Amino acid sequence: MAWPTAEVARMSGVTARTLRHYDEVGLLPPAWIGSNGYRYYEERQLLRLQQILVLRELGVGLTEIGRVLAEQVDELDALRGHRSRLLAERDRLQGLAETVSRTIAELEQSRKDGNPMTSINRPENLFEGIRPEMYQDSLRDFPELAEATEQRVATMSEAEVEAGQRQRTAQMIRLAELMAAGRPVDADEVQAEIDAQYRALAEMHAVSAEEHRAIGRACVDNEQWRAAYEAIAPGLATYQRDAIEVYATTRLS
Amino acid sequence: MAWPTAEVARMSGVTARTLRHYDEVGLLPPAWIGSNGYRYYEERQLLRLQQILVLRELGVGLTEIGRVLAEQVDELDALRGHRSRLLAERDRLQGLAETVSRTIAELEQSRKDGNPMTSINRPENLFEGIRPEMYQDSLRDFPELAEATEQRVATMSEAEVEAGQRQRTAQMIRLAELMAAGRPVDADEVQAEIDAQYRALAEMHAVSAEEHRAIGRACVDNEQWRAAYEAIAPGLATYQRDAIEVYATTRLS
DNA sequence: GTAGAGGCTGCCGCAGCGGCAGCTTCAACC
DNA sequence: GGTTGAAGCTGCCGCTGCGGCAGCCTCTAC
Repeated sequence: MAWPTAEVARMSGVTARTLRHYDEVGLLPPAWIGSNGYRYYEERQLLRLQQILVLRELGVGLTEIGRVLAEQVDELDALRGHRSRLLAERDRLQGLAETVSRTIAELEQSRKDGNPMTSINRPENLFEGIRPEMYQDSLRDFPELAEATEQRVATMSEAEVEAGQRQRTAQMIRLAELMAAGRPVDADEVQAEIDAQYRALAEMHAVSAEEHRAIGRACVDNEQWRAAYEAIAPGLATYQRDAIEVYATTRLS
Repeated sequence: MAWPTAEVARMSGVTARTLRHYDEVGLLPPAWIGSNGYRYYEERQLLRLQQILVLRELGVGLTEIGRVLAEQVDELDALRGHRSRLLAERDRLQGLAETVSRTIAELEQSRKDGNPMTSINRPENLFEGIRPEMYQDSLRDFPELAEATEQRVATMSEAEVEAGQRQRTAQMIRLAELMAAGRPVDADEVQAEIDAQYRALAEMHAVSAEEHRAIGRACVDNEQWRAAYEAIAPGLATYQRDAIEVYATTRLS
């Protein structure tokens, strides 16, 4: 069974032009070409096209798609991978929708209050779910910890990774609220937050008191981390460092 | 509170270059520009940026985004709209993932059987969830019905529309299976399928026996419809038409 | 005062097609 | 066997949405 270009176009929803393009760049050569130059596709090509379109949905570039499909030995494995990435993307959109929901709630609140913007300075969370990386990058300052988290991340689905990032951001915001409320770094609530952070860390890799202090200092010294903290609230980076200092001294000695 | 470019870039995850670009094209002018030419953004701009990014996620072009944001009077309404579109997109991805799941299942089946492709010739459903329109377009041959469905569609969420399309495709496939199994068009199972189709139609707009026959003939005569049926299985278009003929004669007279 | 981060304005380039033009080919009907 | 309409083909040009320079300015901060 073989189909000409227009037929494939109708079945798949792409244009004939696109199919020609995919042939041009070598991404999807037809099964065979007639003596008249016509392109004919068979089932294998349709399957490949489906995979291409799925990857394209995910924003993968055509050349990248080519490499992925070339490397992949087992079609079933590849499809399973695509499916899980689709679901992860779905979850990401879900998270985005939640962020928008929060913005809506805030806007409704401030409309009721009458004052234009009630939020303590946290524009950062307007964008939750849009930024990725950030953490992995900066973690290089702590090699063993970086390795441990990397291994951990490898076992998690993308959705779980995203969820973890949201949790960390939420923690930072709670800390910012405590700081804004004027709580000293040795206040119980603050130390409880730090404790939660520490437990999350220790779960992946043992962390000594001294290491924990080093991480605290990195909140201020590391470019990216400090920037992330300061963007949420000015002074948050040092606040976090000092809170960790107290925690390490009083509870990890 | 005002932020310079880099700060906004870090908060939102876009690059400074992008922000400059959005200014250039008039999509997101900064709140004000310093005497030194520096761009400064305030909360309103951040909110707008969030909306821009959400729409961009949905594949809307920048100029289109500009128009949408310009027309929108109430920010809250707009945000609610974005959220629902995000959720619809999420559902679409879900549907896509399901399509991939089906392909996986089929492939696993054929791998067990040992024969390379066991599916009755139905490449069409490889792409479910990727194609839109098709039906609306061809329905123009039946003006009142077209209008009725149009009104109906307007009251449904995008997810519901998608679901409807999937259902119709599923119906077509069931019919193809009955045909492949050699059932005559007046067999009970076949007539039951047609009955389900008829009820779905009649729910939107009264359909007389003669009109129903006309729709049946359109399955063969209308370019797009016939193509859609034939792509699933050769002969399906006439099979459907004949089944409708029988149905109209025996049950609608 | 000088170092380093961050700004700015051009300008070039690239991916992923859309949309032609100009010509051939196919299938079907008369 | 001639015509007609849909579908093919091969260029080639253009657009969008930035990335990535270069070249130069400016703002803290020590």
